[in-house]
Amino acid sequence: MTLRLEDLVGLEVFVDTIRLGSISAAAREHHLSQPSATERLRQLERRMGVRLLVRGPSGSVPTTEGEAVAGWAHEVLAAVDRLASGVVALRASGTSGPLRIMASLTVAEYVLPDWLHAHRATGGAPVELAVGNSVAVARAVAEGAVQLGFVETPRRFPGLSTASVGGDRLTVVVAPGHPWARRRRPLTAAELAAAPLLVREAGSGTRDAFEAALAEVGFELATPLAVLASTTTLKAAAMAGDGACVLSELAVAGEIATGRLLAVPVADLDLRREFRAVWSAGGAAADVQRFVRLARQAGRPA
Amino acid sequence: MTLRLEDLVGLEVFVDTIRLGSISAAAREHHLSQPSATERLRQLERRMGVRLLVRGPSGSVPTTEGEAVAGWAHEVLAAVDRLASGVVALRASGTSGPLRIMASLTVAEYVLPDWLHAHRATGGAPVELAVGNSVAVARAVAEGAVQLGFVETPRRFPGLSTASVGGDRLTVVVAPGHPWARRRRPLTAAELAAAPLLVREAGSGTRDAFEAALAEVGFELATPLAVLASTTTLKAAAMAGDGACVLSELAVAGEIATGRLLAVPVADLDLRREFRAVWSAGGAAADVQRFVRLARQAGRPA
DNA sequence: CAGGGTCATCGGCACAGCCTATGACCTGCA
DNA sequence: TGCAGGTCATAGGCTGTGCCGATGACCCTG
Repeated sequence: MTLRLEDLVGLEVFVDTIRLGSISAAAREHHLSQPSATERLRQLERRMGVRLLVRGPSGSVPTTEGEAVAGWAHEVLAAVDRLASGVVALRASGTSGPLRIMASLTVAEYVLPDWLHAHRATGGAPVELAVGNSVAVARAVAEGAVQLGFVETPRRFPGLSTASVGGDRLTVVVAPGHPWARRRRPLTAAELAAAPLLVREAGSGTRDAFEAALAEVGFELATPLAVLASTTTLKAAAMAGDGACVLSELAVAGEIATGRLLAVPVADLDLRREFRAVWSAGGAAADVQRFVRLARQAGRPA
Repeated sequence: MTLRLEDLVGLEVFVDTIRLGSISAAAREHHLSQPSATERLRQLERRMGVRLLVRGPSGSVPTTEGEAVAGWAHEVLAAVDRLASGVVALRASGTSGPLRIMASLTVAEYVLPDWLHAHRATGGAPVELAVGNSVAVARAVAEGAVQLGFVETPRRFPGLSTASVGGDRLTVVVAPGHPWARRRRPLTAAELAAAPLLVREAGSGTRDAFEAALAEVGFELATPLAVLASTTTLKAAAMAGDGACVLSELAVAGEIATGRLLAVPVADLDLRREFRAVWSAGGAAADVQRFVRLARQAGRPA
């Protein structure tokens, strides 16, 4: 029996209980009655089979197990926050979206939620977000359907102003057990092109960028080991040891940090990729400028 | 109105619907009736205010917005998985825990869930986990209360065998707006020691390690800017621009990758820290050896 | 010893969410 | 053309979860 997301109602109450020091206070924070909060916590403990809090007449403090759970819970809630930021922006808020943005999928998935969060936190106007590939983004900006776009193509677009807002680097990753994990020398482009890899479907931004980098030095992608539909599926396959795959470093930073995946250096291939903001050359409204500035600031110097 | 965790019931059904191509299939996977699954998805769309799926007579496929949401959802579910792995191990499964492990908090929080996941995935026996600081871990191992421990101290323990299982590096991180973000030269230990920092409470493994590293070169920590109870609180404060803090790179890898936090190099201070497995010198049972091997393998070469 | 804080317990109620049954629609095959 | 097997949507009815309010026990402080 494994723990599902629906068993985790009450996780927010739990971390807030720790933060505030009492169940009652957390209940108030969540617009719940105190008995309800107590009940949620009881449920949580029952489903986990772990005592999380020691309840005293002057508040509640976590057990040591509770502290560990709280740590993991914070990660969950942070992920939920990013999802929520994205969704709020994605929501078709009627037709009155004061700032309409469109972004390519990699940007939307990995960096935009943080920008949106920062934007809202600093009192920015509501944002309406759409998603599409780089070509669609450029067209939407050109047509005025959106005021600001984010693309992951080096290509220039006539009639549009652009600014670099950071970027990423594609990395070759393998599971710790993979032969490449023990290599001493970096891979060459030739080896990489010849190897069967786990890749996204053709047309995906990440795959396009990878093929372009290979083409730059005169190579072509070999027959893939498998073609998978999503970044996450790819990661899972790689971690299961099924093979090597090429993904944005943003997608695998956590896995690399903890050693679930290993990055294999590549010698003679430039896998950096730039993210660019694009807007109508006619001039940018104040809030567009503001958002671009925010994104540029957050984009690491790389 | 922001999205809460309790609104996300149905997120698993959603990603499985995409994976399997139909709502019915996802419903079967989750032991739900098809109408219930449909209802959960409707709820999800209603609460998000976004159309996620296009339903057809031969299955359902995500909209472009749905793909973005699915990406964020995968991150959430991955975090839930790590929490679940940890909790399963934490669960007091009676007294019959075949393999009893105790770990310090940093290890338990950031790397152990992955090891547990790998352990279970490769058919390992059930694990019972306890948490405590390094001293408590060593004592528990020495007393035979647990068979295997993980500590984050360089100290040696008489009568116990140890093995390195990777490690981490403490890093100084600041928000992008912080003065240190614009520095060209690395910080010196003197500067770092003199600056008011955001730190954990005394006794925390991370703070101890930091103070030890400073002491190594003859410095002492200045009066802290604030003392906060948890890693996450610390990160939040740093991201809000309240100041600089010192944390495990494992805790901030994601934030650094996306630019929410910047790592400030430090010149003359060795902030590496080793994680060690410890077990009774009398000899390790087969499953203890197995787990240590797994952890060593997953630990990155650093 | 009162007052303000904690948490636990009980009883009652409402509604959320589940299931079964059915129907509409499309596709593929005979 | 018609049947079979798949999709999803809708309706109706029931169960049980999860909420609240009230109350009580307990502890600390003044």
